[in-house]
Amino acid sequence: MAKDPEDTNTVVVADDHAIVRQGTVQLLSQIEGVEIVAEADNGLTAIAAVKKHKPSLLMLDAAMPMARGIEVFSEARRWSPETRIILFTGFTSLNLLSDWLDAGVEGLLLKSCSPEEIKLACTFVLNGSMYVANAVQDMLKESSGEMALTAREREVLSMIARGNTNASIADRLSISPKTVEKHRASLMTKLGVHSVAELMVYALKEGLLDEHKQL
Amino acid sequence: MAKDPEDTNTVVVADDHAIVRQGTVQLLSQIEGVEIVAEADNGLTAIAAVKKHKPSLLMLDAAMPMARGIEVFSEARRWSPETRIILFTGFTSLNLLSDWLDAGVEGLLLKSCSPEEIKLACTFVLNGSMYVANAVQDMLKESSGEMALTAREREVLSMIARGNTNASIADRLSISPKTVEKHRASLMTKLGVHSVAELMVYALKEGLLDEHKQL
DNA sequence: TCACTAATGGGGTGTTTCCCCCATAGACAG
DNA sequence: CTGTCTATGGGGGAAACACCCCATTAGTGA
Repeated sequence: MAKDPEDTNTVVVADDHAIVRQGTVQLLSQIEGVEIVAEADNGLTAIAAVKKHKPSLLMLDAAMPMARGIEVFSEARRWSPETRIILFTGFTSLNLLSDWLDAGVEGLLLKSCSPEEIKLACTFVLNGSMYVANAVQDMLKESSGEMALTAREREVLSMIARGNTNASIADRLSISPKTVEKHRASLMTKLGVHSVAELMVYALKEGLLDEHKQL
Repeated sequence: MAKDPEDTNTVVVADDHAIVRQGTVQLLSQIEGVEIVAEADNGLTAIAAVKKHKPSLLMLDAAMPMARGIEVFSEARRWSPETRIILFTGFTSLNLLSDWLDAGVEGLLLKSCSPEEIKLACTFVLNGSMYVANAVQDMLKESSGEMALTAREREVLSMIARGNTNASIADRLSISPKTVEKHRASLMTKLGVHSVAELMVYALKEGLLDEHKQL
């Protein structure tokens, strides 16, 4: 829990874009009782800052050098479980956003949110509530229960993206090439495409590939 | 030309992220003689603002809704040729950046640039110089003269990404399937990949596809 | 002019994918 | 306990692709 219920709320702002940090810091400072105790411009310093300050709130950008957002997230949780975390991302892929919700962030904001909504979200989260940006809620409602790839399908997808053939994927997963073929077919059906090229375009846009996702 | 050489420099800030706009406005206001005359949160209002104010400087984000950066750029040039334009982007693909330089922007800044560099760049550009972020200059130096796809290759690449087969590409371009095959081979050789999947991953990351590029 | 490259076109061969058909075992929900 | 879903496996055939060889034309720059 945050140190003093109504007194000071300490905040760490992590974003690799100085201009965004500046805007965020300025904005959050307007909330009463908020004190920015540290800023971080990459994943590692973000983790270090959380470890050191154990802030009430971590304002976290998903895409940072040195350590990806998800790594910062789990390290922050580990070293400071009391710290509430708002993900503040410019990436609007539904898959990524639901992944973050599943991961258990207390807040989910888009870079395109209005300053008012950002302040509101911080207030909410600092008071123990959860806040998901309206835009995100709308997106989730719209396409709820569309596809949802299985774990195996994602695995195959990422190996396809690395240039593996069905045969070599089958080899590495120790399954039959026929099964790989089946997974590939399911992927294309689910995503509504008919070629590897389209498959990749869709997968990359939607952040379905671990290595490229802004998580 | 800007209205008064040493007097006031009018600036329009275009970025769909309110937090970035806020940070930018605050930063630029610190430069003496700078007056922010308008902000825009999408491409169309950006164009309208330039048309109306004919500012000394347009601070332009590449990725905006309604009209892409390149469209805003050309419209701005058309309606206010005197306006100097700084591209301020979070996208760091070399291909995109050189495209912008070719297009003729007066300044090229990354979102990750320090506030100091951003101020410096604005001052330079407002004084009639050109400014390219150090980070970008380094990137350009590093990989100067690497690949460079031909126009035809790009064309074929984008059709592959849309799911076209060699045959249908040949049809649309009115060339032989064999020639398409040759272009495809050249693409893969140049990009150092061996499958359509890798080709797409590379192409999308590098912004080689018109439809997906953040230009 | 000579060399280089882009763009065009082709032959041939083997690999890979795409799309049908089919089945079984386990898990989980109603 | 009876579906449904996931993951597994397979046959077969048509289409597409990858990779090797080759050549001609036009344009560019040394």
